[in-house]
Amino acid sequence: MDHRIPDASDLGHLIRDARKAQGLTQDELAGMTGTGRRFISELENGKETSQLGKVLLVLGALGIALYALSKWK
Amino acid sequence: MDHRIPDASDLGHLIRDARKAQGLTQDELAGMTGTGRRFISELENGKETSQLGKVLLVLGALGIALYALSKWK
DNA sequence: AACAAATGTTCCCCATCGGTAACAAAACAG
DNA sequence: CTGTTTTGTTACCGATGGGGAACATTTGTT
Repeated sequence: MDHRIPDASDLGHLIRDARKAQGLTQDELAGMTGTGRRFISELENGKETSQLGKVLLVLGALGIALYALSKWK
Repeated sequence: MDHRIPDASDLGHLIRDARKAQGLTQDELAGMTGTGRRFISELENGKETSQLGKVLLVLGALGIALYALSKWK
């Protein structure tokens, strides 16, 4: 299924749902992505200042692909 | 058109292309999003540590919608 | 080639990210 | 209800994001 991501909290919810659907704890996801449990917790709660690269790492680890829809290219 | 965004540099290229297609300078885009020209420059060049919220602001200003494609929900 | 505009890059510097660890509060299982 | 697991939150702290401004470099125009 695909979800529009207008802001950080939408992404957070999506990540939380995907993680739970795969039976992972925040700790495990943090370990898989070389981040910390705190980062995952804050990300899932919609923190605006999470760093892009780490966010993409987490998405990748969860098998979530990101798409940009633009009229320009 | 839609583009897969596997990492920060892909997003950077996409943003640059969209900005140019709309005839905007980095300075103008920075102004529209309340960021700085330096932020835009680094973002377009694929900086991994750009902050999520500001990135989403820039995408919004350019009329680019983000979608997450997951098998889990 | 010459001038202008746009972008890249550096410096100064304050604010804050995020790792680890510890504790509190929730959510669950039996 | 009780013990356990998971998650939220805080403190500590080294590292760095990013704003503004100045300068260097590239790109574009004529």
